[in-house]
Amino acid sequence: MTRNPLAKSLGLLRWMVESDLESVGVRSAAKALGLTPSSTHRLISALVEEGYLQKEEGGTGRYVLGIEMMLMSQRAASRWPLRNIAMAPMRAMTAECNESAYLNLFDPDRGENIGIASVETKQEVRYIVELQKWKPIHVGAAGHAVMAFLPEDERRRIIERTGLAPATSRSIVDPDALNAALNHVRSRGYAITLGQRIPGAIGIAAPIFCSRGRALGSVGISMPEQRFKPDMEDHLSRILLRCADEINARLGGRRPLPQERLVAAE
Amino acid sequence: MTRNPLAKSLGLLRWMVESDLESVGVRSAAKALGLTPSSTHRLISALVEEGYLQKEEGGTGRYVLGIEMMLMSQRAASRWPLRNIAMAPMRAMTAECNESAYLNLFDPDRGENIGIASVETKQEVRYIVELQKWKPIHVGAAGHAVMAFLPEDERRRIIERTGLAPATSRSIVDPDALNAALNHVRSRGYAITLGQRIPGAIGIAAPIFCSRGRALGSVGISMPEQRFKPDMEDHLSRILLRCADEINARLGGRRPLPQERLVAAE
DNA sequence: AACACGTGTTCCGTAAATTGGAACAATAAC
DNA sequence: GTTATTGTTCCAATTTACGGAACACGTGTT
Repeated sequence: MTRNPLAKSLGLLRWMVESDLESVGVRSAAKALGLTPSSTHRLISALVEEGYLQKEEGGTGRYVLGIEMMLMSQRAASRWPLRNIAMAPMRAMTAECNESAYLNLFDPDRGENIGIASVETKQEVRYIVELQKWKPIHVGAAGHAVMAFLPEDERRRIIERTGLAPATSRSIVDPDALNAALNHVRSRGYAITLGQRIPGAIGIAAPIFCSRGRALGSVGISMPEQRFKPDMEDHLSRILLRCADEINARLGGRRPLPQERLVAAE
Repeated sequence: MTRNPLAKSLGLLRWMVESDLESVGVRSAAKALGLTPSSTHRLISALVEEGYLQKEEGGTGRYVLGIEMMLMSQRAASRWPLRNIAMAPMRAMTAECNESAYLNLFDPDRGENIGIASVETKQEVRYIVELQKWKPIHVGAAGHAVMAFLPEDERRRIIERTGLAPATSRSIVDPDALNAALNHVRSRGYAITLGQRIPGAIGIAAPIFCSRGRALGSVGISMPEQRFKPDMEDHLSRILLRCADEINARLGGRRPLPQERLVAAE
């Protein structure tokens, strides 16, 4: 195994953060990361030395996240502009339509979306947004809203990579049909899908852009199918686009012009 | 220069998080961290490869925090037990006495406190708590509350290391006087100081403990000297100790018995 | 236009840290 | 008592990072 120690140590930190364990042992961490116990022990010791990990209280040999990790994380999380900016408009949107709102971020390298924030409605039957989980963008409104504004080659690459594997019986599996749907999304400014990714769930989503007009992610509304009536689309899309516009304005983002050539990631 | 890529990369990340710069350049980061541009460039490239940094949008060669860093930070910050537990009792305390509350954490290695949370009163004249900044513990209530419950040798080491350098004219500079004051704090369960660290500020603080009875930090109240009357101490200390007790109870912490031998860090 | 300056980036021989297998000590399980 | 399993240490072979110098590119100045 010839990976650089940097990737290993950051992988270790990330694994400790993401696993739901209160504390971790050297050998279990080694097994989870595919490392040898001796290497893992040295990595952990180095991280303890820096204060990012510390020995668990009580004389067990196990380790927990340290004070430096907590301080850095708190600061980094609070300085995340997108999330801070998006929360207020999302709360306003949920207050207005009484349905759950969510914010997804697109990672060009993975070609996938990840949920980073949500505001849930208080209705008893509601769509629960799964955060911190990577999701394909070729199915569902949150993905289509982003995919419709990607350059041609990126769109094609995602179609090839996923093979348009369906998530439900309603997922679009034909490339031409998907491209037609995406072009419609692009001209309209938002995507709406019915049970394409999760059976029984309606999704409406609009993209968030950076200053160069690239889609960074999307905000959306999701609700159970029973509560949705076709004549609601007009109202929902209006408040959704207002929410997206506000986020874009405060983020310095810009919706690309219809004929504008879409720009690649970087 | 000791060769330690792990420390360097984490130092780079921390520096990027803590500096208030939107984006950083290779050479400026190198200068700030005392590294050569080539090393810094290699470090940054490796972090970009892992997704913890990314190139800034717009073709400038500069770098910003990446999506992996944001996701990990958000998750790590949200599962910090102490901060989450402490916020509610602190808000209740501020609501009751109408003065600012703060939470400090003690780092045994540094021998210093750092503010990690605060609830500010809405009064026009108020004590503003400086967060994310290391502060000595030999002056001020927040420090005394912790120092009073440290083992004898740790207490002595801090006295030696700081030399009891005064922060104001009211700081205690005599070791015997400090030890007497700390023993009083320990028997009473809370510390109260008048302008020892910041002129014109009154501080009252009580320690937070881990399950082994070690002081992890302290909660406190701070207010301008003009507003404080000696007969308020009784009321303030009661609500402060109730707040600390609640945090300790929910954290699983335990106040050591008076004759109990205090336990070392780690 | 020509120049000087700063930037990010690449190259490469040298020097030093990482690696992983094995063995050790201490604890927990049976 | 015995058996796993844990954290930890050791060491030579390997792999990596190091940093000075040079490159390519853009910007502002002369």
